[in-house]
Amino acid sequence: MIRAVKGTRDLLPPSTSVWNHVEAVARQVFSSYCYQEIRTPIFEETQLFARGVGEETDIVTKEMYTFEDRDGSSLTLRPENTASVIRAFIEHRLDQRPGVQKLYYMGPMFRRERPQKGRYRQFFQIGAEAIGSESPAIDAEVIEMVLEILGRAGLSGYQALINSVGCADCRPLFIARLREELKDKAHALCGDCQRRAASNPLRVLDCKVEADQPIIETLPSILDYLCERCRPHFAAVRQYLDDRSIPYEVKPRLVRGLDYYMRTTFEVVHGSLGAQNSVLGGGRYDGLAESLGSKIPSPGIGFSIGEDRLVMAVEEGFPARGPDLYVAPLGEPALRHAAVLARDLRRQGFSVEMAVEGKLKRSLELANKLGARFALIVGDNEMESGVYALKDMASGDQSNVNRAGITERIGN
RNA sequence: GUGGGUGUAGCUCAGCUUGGUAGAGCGCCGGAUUGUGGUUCCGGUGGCCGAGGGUUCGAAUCCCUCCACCCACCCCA
Repeated sequence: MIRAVKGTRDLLPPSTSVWNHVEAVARQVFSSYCYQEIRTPIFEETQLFARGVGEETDIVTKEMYTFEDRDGSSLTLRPENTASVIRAFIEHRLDQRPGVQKLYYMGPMFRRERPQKGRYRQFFQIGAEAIGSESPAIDAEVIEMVLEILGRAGLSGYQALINSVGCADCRPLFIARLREELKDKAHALCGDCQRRAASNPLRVLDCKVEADQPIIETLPSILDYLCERCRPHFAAVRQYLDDRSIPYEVKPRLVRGLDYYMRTTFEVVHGSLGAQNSVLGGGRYDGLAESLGSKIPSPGIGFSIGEDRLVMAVEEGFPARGPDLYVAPLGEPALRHAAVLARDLRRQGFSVEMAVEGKLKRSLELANKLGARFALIVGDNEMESGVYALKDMASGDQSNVNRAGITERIGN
């Protein structure tokens, strides 16, 4: 048997209705914030991600699906979409368009990791980028917007975490300080942290090992090292969030794994997701455009929702919806009559299923299993009189209604 | 890349310790009901027991190898 390849999966009904719901909500919210959709290619030149995401990141060093094209060029399935969006922004001179460029996207990304709960090799992200301003007001608006999506998608019980990771001026100073502290303290930490202390000291701050926490508490906070530009920026973001009464927690130890993040970073976590508890991550990336070859500075901020994870968290308790009406014709003449009737009702916007074979008993059985709200019986009597038997499947009540009566009853 | 867990019917699982050639519930199909679903009752469909090898008169069960899936680490959405 041929199966879906490791880390990929088929999304089947009824789950796909949840996916559609999440995507529809996102599009509505994006639209209300005047974000417009951008669709970039699924694969790009490998260099784009190597330079955009960061040569030393895990994504680039061990997780990319990279292959050689027939002409020898190196291509890569996108592991994330921000680099592509910035590439398109530069390529098409979107900086020449008026105002902040507000773009959103949704679609599959690819990373070759070991799959586990909430992690797949092909996974889906819904994201947005606001490019062209470094105003903290944009940061707050972006965070507000993404929380709006989560709420309207039906997610509750989540926690928003924010932080500032500084900029090219202040972060190096902090990292230097951190390295110094770790020289004395690293030996008491877990094995992973000892390794991180050398390779990526910021990661030590994010360690989840319980025994390490007392020591990690004593390490310096990046917030104490923010420079004269970053500190007021972060304060303003917080002020704007407070103005909106948006609940969040400042987590100075929140670090992100992609090189391009600077200043504001944020994340939303949810309890029902297993070890991969992050539903979305995002942040500011003011230097990214330049590092991808833009001659003009194009500061930006964006986020990406892990759609697989959001769907997982929202799916339970999502109501299954059956057809509005199940039409059960009795015999061939009735079927022809019922088919026209079904078409007209569908044109009116109702979801209508019609039995194309089988006895009445069987049809009602199916109407019940499919969760139809009403069943309509169309037989010789009904065709002759124009009065149909309409059955409320929940109560079992059956009434005789004419053609207009059908619309009226199922329309409520 | 590393560690742990699990593989038996479409699904959830029992059986494995103490080898004797497969079970339950749910689902699906049909009947009780010639134009009336849900509850109930009756019947039926359905599995080379993950794959290969070994031990044995005999293996779902014991041993070995492999594979797949899941969870976790790393890291991230």
